[in-house]
Amino acid sequence: MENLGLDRRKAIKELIRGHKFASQLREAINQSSKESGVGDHSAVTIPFAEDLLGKVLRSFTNTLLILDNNNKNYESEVVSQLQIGDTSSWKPTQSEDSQESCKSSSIIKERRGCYKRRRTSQTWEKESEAPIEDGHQWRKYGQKVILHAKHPRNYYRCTHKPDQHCQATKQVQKIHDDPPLYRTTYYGTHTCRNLLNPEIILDYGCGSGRLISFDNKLPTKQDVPFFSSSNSVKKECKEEEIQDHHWSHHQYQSSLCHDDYLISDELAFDSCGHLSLSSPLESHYSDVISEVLCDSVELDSFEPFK
DNA sequence: AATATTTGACCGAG
DNA sequence: CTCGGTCAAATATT
Repeated sequence: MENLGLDRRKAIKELIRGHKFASQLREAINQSSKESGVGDHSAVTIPFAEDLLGKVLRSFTNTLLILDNNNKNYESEVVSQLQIGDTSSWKPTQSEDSQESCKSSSIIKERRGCYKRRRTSQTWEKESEAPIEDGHQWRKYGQKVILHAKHPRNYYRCTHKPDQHCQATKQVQKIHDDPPLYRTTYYGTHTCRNLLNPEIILDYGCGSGRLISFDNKLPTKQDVPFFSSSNSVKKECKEEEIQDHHWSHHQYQSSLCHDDYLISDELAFDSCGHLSLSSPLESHYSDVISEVLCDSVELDSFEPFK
């Protein structure tokens, strides 16, 4: 047990180093992208490199989280050294104003609950050649044929809406299919705090698996889009398959490349690409991390055009 | 069994 | 009325 803890600590240290290097590389790329012109090759190279870097960083971070989850001893050490960058290519769209009014007067809503429109503080839009695997768990709750649109629009809400009252929703719609193109629009931000889902089993070879859980919630049977994010990718693909009957080779490849997990792409960081995790609350390390990684990053205060 | 998806009805806005 | 977002019963999946 003691050795295991030591080894883990070493591993964590190493990961922190790697994470730091990746961050530095990332910053270097940022610099060069600022200095170089607009129309040159960097327009292609940089995004690609950034994407890769983002994945590297996320991978590091995820591993750190996992390794450190049951190891509160070094938490301040880890936290203080962690810096997370992001290669988010999210572009903010209009921030729709809320309209939560729900006909206060007595209406007959006998049959169903009140259909309040979501007060969505933030809206994010992203287009991709494959349905986005963003690390969150989504539950489909509707599908609509949209006027003048070739493909139906799919509606998803956060799986943790019932238990955690998470208000995040998203809409996914295929908007083109020669080169397949999907538009995903996110509404609201996640307030749920278990991106690290309660079912990640870390088998250290000692027979019994370990559970990473932020809330001791019992594992459920649902798939966890974490290391095997292909799970939910597959799910999201499946529905398109049903609707459109052609999940092209290209799409499939893309989905295989979607190794993003855990840390949502909707993380918005400042222009320097940094978000310091240096507030080691003594209480719950994992809570702190999940907050930072997941929903915190106050999208509300995010200024895209700084 | 619990959980997720499908799908038509329902609702509010315009 | 139409349109699109949501609900929820039926159905499928695990």
